[in-house]
Amino acid sequence: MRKRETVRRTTAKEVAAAAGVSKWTVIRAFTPGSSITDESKRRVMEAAAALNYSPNLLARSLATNSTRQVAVFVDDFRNPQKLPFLETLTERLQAAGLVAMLININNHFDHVHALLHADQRQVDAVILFGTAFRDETLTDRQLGNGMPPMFVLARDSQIDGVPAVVCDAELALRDIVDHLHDRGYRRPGFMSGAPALSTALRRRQHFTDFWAGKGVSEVELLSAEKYSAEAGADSVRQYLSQSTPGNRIDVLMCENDILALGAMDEIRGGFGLRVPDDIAIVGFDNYELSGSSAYSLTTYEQPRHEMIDAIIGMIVGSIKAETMTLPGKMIVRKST
Amino acid sequence: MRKRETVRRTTAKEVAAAAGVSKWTVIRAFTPGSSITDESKRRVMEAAAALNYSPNLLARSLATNSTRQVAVFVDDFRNPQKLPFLETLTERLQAAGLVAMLININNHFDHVHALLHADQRQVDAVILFGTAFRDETLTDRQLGNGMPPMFVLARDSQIDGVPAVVCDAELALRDIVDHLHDRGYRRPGFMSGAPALSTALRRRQHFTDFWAGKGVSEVELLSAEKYSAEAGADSVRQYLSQSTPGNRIDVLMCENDILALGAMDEIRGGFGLRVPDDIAIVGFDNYELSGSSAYSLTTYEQPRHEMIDAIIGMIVGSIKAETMTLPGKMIVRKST
DNA sequence: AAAGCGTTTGCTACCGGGTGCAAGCAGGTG
DNA sequence: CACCTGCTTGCACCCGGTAGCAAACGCTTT
Repeated sequence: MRKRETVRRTTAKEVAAAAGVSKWTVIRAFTPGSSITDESKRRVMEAAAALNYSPNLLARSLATNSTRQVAVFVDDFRNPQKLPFLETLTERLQAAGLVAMLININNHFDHVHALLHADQRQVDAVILFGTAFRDETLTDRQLGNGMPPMFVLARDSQIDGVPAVVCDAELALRDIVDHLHDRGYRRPGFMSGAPALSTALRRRQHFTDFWAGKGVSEVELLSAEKYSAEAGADSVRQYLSQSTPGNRIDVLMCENDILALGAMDEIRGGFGLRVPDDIAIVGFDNYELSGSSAYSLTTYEQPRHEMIDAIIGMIVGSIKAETMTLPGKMIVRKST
Repeated sequence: MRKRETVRRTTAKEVAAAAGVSKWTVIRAFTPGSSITDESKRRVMEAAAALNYSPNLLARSLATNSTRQVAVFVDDFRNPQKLPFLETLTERLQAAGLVAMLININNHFDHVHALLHADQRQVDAVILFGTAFRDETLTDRQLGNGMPPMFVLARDSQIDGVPAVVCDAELALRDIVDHLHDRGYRRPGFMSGAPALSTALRRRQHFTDFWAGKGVSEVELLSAEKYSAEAGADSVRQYLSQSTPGNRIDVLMCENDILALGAMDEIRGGFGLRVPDDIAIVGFDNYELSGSSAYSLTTYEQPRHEMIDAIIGMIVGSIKAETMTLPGKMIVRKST
């Protein structure tokens, strides 16, 4: 790794010498609200501009014990939904004077590693962005001293003292089931991607509960290996090939849009069935392509901006840090 | 912003006190290859484990003048292709002991801002990941003292001393045009998204050049407002509605898959035409859904892993830092 | 037992800023 | 003109590590 020796930045001391003041006066010129005369400030700023000086945030972080860096853990880059979330998240963080450290959680770099690393880098907070972890793992870590405050985004948190910001799943599934019931569907199926995740379980549970509330007690459960279009296609293929036309579900809700798009492809391309006439489809997340005329998928949109504003509010302390559940909105299209 | 005062991390000095040695011995225990007896090391490690100590990377960075942080600039989160690139990039960076600082370049936070910020944070390098910038802007900055080394990923660089890693556009377009010509297409069109970008211009130029080489001098040029499915659809709608069936292009190459998918939707859904029978379509980037049976888009895949390994090699210095052009591969599907 | 040598350990100085206190300085007051 | 008050400025010390030198140590050699 190349060090940056060759291109040393100018320091406050150098600016001080140039401006004929002490380095503390230079620092005061760059610290809003500190006591300094306009004259001194002007001279410092002039010298600073001439020398191209700007404060070293590393040194500042060390001294103030605050880096204004936030680690963002992500583990499922297959879900295109991550991208708009990352966009909004980085934008809002930057607007709040923070910056995101993007950490990829994978087999070589698990949550414990990542958390330790983030801690060593003194981040001000950690956002677990929809990552799949076993709560126990992190609870142990939590007990160690000095871990940075953690927040869970777009997933439930069962960890004590770790708040989450999620889309209201109960409301969402109620809206969805109401809609499907209104449209006359009566033989529902639900495809989940990662049955071990509490968020997944919750969505499925609400789905079956609301159908039960409408007198439909049987919900066909499909499961995909992971969250990808192929996995969704595989799962639906398996179901369709071992069921008879007369006895099939008339609507399939998938845990997210990627599964739904894959499933829809397979239903149409692989089996020659029509959507929504033979089987209707519902997804979750309103991914960009879901609105295209090729799919026109009915789905549910998470309140992205509100969720992200909430989590940043918690981080900067303007919002009391406890789990928040925000309402999203239903997007009805031609697939139902 | 909450400071981390309440949860102070243990320091080397504290561990030293617990282990009955000086703080430098503690540091040596954590510095591979430094001279220390097994016995001292064992005692230090024991004390460190008991106190849950790990070195403060912030302090280390300040002292060594190397943060092992790499700023990654991204400006177009609409392109789903960014996601797999970000995945591979973060994974490889982490494997090399580096970490990514993700910076969103937008109207409120432009390249100059971002570069200044990255510099203040003392990053070891900056990766401009496919961002659209005017070369002049950065050249000016470049002249300021002490800027971190910059590298351009997936886009050309005209800036002096700033190497780029790109997919070989000439090779790609040659392969694509060869393929289309083989298939018998003779009336090609090209849809670009951002005509101001040199990368875009280059692809279009190669496309028309290779057709010219095959005796086809007329290439219809479409342009979309931006890189999105809707923009692709809009662009093709405009073209189709003002052209007569007999006189139309028989194949449309789009600058990337997102445009291609939007265009395909509009061609089929909006105009009732068949792909590839009426108009064939080619994209660029092999985005996940492009392979789905609904689209089955012929496209070209950039050598993502190789590109990222190359840029990281340049950053850590194992590869000589000069612009590299790597070959990708053609993915032929049913849309041609 | 003293000298010689390599390893281990401690120390000073330093990275580039921030904090809180005390000295310096101005202006207003009696 | 001395005195008080309040703002500005300088200073010692600190944040938690790293670098390089010098002292201390253990061991062999003569």
